[in-house]
Amino acid sequence: MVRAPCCEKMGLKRGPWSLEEDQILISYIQKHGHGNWRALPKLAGLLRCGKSCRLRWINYLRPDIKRGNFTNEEEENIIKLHEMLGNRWSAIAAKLPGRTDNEIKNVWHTHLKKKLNKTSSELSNKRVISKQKIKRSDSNSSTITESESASACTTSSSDDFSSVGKRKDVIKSEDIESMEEPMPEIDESFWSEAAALDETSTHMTSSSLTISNEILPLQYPSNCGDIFPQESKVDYNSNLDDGMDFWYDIFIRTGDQIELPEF
DNA sequence: AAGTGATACAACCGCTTCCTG
DNA sequence: GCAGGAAGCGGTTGTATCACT
Repeated sequence: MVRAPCCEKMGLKRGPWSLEEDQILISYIQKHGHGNWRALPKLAGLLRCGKSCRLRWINYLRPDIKRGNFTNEEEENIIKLHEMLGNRWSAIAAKLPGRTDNEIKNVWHTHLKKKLNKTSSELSNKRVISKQKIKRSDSNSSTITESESASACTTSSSDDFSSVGKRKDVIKSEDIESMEEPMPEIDESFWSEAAALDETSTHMTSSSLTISNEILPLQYPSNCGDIFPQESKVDYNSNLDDGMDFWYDIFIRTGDQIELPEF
C-alpha cells in the first residue's frame, strides 16, 4: 500500500491551529459536514491535511465536547473502564459523553496513573499486613505469592499497565463479542459489589480464596471452560502471561467466587 | 530575574481496520 | 478475493506553562 506523503512534504501547515483556521473549519463543517476528510481542507481552503483537520475537529472543535477539568466521578469511571478495557481509549471515550479519546489518554498519563500508583501502594501495604495475619492463623497455608493474592483481590494497577496493552492482542474485542455468553453489562452495582468484595467479602483459607457463591454467579464465556471450569475454579498454576489474566481479573470481580485448587 | 525541571495537553506519526470498486 | 484509499486508533512527541531553586 502506498502511503500518502506527509503534510510537510505537500507544503501543508503543521503545528498548533490558529483561531482563523478553527473558524474556517467550523464554518465549513457546519455548512457542509465533514464528508471526505481528505478532500475537506482543499474545499474549505485550509492548508492542512485531512488527518489534521479530522483530529482538530474531533478533539477540540466539535460542539458536543465537554471542556474543562475532569470530575472525580469521571476520573473514577476512567480508572474502572481502563481496568476492563485496557488502553482502548476510544472505547473508554465512548462511555464518557463529551470526552475524547485523546483527552482521556492524556488525563490518564498525567493524573490517573499517579493517582492509581498512590492507591495501589497503599493497598499493597494493607495486603502485606493482612497476609501476615493469614500466615499467622495457618502456618500450613498453600503457596500463594503476594503478587498472586494481590491480583486476586484487585485488578492490575501496575505502573504503566503495559500488561493490559499486551492483553488486547490476545483477546480482541471481536473475540469477546463472538463468545457464546456475552460479558455482562457494567453498571454501578457491578462496581459497588466489586468494592464490597475488595473490602469485606474475601475469605481466604489454607487452600482456597472463596467468595460467597450467593453473591453472584461466576460468569465467563463458555469456551473458556478448559481454563475456567464450570465449577468456577481458577487455575493458579496457569501461565498468567498467556493472556488469561485479563479474564482472571475481570471474573474475580464479576463473579465474586474463586476457589483455589489444592496445591 | 534567570535557569531548570516537571507537568499538561495539543498535535503528529504510523499502523490497523474498514470500506468500496 | 484482492487492492487501494480513507478513517480510526494508540503511542509518542513538541511545546507552552508552571513551580521551584
